[in-house]
Amino acid sequence: MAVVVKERVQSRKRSLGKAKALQVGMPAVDPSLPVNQILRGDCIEQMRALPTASIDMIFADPPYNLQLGGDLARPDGSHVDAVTNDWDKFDSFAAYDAFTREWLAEARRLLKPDGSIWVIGSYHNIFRVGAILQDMGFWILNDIVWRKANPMPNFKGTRFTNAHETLIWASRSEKSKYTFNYRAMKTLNDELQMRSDWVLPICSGQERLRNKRGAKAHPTQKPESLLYRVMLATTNPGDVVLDPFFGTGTTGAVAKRLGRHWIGCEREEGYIEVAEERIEMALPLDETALKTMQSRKSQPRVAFGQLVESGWIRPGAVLSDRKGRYCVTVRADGSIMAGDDSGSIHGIGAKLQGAPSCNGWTFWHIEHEGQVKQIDALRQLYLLATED
Amino acid sequence: MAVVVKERVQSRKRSLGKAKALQVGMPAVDPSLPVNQILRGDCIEQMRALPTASIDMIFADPPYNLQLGGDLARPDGSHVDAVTNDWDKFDSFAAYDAFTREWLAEARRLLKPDGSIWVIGSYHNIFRVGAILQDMGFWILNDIVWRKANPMPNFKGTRFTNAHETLIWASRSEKSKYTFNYRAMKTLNDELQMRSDWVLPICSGQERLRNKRGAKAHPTQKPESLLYRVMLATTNPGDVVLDPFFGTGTTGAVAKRLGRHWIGCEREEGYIEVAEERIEMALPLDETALKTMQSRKSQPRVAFGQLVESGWIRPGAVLSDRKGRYCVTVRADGSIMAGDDSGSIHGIGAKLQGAPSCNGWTFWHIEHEGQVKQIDALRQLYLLATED
DNA sequence: ACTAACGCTGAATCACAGG
DNA sequence: GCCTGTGATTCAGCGTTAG
Repeated sequence: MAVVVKERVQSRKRSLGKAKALQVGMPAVDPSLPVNQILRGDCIEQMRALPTASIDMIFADPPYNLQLGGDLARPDGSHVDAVTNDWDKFDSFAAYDAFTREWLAEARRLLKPDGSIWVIGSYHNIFRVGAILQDMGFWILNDIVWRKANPMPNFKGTRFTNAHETLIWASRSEKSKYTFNYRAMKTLNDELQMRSDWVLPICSGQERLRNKRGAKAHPTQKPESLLYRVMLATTNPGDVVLDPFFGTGTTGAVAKRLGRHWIGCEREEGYIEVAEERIEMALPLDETALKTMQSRKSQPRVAFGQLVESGWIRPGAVLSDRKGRYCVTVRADGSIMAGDDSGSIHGIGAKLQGAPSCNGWTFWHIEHEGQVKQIDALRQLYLLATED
Repeated sequence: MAVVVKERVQSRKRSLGKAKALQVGMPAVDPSLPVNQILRGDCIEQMRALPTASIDMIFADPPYNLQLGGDLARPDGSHVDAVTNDWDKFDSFAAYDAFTREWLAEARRLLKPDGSIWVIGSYHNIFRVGAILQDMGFWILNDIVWRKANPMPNFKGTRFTNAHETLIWASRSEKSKYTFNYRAMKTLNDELQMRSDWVLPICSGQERLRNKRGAKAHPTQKPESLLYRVMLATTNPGDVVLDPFFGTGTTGAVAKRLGRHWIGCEREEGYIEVAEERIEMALPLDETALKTMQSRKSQPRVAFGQLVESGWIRPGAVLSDRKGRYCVTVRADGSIMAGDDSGSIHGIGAKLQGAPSCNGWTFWHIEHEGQVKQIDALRQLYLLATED
């Protein structure tokens, strides 16, 4: 194993010291995991050395197998700096597929049963990756389009401007209870559901890492905003995120900021140096800023009967639906009565409407302080009053 | 062969009479082609009866293999009318792949050497289609994202809203000198290169074909605007366009309007009837119609969360109103926190003032480069920095 | 006649804990 | 495993009805 244990512990302590969020109420991380480190060498070998079912989320930005032709020049004659690195060269689709199956097999072994994986790519490779993911039993949850706000134009005018890349988000299996922070995403998008198309600028300006000569440190550095949204949406603080193609460490930098643990694999020493310095500089958010909007699902449950027994709703009170079509009476045990029929706020609501189900909390209304309100509003007041 | 020659000739004459574009300077069409007709029956059998290397462009909207679970209800209890047709049922990915290879093999035989093919799909099938296209020697030119202006929401809040579909555009081979009307696309897009992401509304309202009972005639009818752009971009007037999964004939209707020949394959008699009547009614293009099809440039909407994830506003930053009466803290998901209360910039602004609503963009201020500014000013800067 | 409110719907792999 | 009860969850556009 390529990991020096002393380094690992130091690294983890340092990270914990800065990211307070990791100290309180976080699930324990498998102590044998080399967390918050870059594992040097081939990602498949490095992954083989990690324990099974130990990773919460994998973000992978594999080689795209671009198959570029000759040099490309802009209309003004200047040269386009293309991806010509050796790591992007494969002999055939079959060779690329074999490589993909190999690293995905290890990824699958490392994921916890409820874990999920993200893979980003372009039309050169993403169809192969997607089909292989499905063949291996991963369950695709969404394909996400990163719509680039400022893509490179098509200089020759021979095709449509290639203005997007595709991300696939898949759980380990169809049965996985994957993490999706629905409320956080909705909040991030001004109270509208987050869609499958994301408009984000490419990585440029200050954010783009450069060497001393001003050349870009990595040809395909991803913007932090992209990783930020991915991680905020599909991980929790304290989770372990693995990036098998770490490059200059965008995944690590964002994980540190967001209070997630990270592990990166990278074989090019030049990238590793840049990544380590970069992540060292990254500042973790404090616990308050890290908090996100929680979905109602995770709030403590309140039974309707509690409102009755604690006096917020009086037995005998009358509930009605929004339009006053149905009226029911509240009984002492928290059941409601409609004619001869009685049952829960949900069951009776469903029965009266002839619907398969009904959320009684939002269906039924009551007069409270001169106003007709959803009984859900009283539940909120009850929660506020009984908190702590 | 399922074609009655007399019908074919009549049909073609009628079409030529209406579409003037076909009369002048058009290349001759293979006279053995059953042009401007619907071929009844299984598309693979019908395609086998057509001559090799006779088709300029193929547009295919194959079954997506959706694999839906049980019933789905909206939050208001109403039922979602899903695609449950037999034609979308496959036993396995392998069965779907075999079907795909079979129809694509015929498609490939029919295409002229410089011809191209479009296939539309969703994440359920498009990765398999793309990989098979590559394996068969097609050469992918672009993947195009149809960003739906008005997609169906994710009712249960379990994933990102599935707001797009993907089209693959591929030439018959790497060497093909395919058709791409660069100028037409640039004009259609207000003198900017046409990008690989297209914002178009789904097919609804008057355009959506319905039976006498008001039910939709086809569960997955595509908008004409989509076919319009596809055909305008990658065919010339007088070209022959084949659609192996013709359905209610959107491809035929748009081809007729744009002065292209068309051939459709369809096995469901119900769809054929609707399609024939529809295409009969379609009028070759006049200028007014053209105008309404032009790209509607949508206002870029910026969510407060975008400023946070892209680093314009740091989580933990403090916002205040103009007079400094209220102070709030920004959290990682773009929500803001005032004491124990948290919510959107608009909601919290309204709540603190006791107002029914509040424009958070102009209400909240932040210090930026030594000055206190409305956060709306940062939004303007963000827009400037990220605009195309 | 004009506006507001309401109803309907679209290629969707759409819950989960507890017994 | 299955079954049952609780209760969480929607956006834009079009057409019709109410005011």
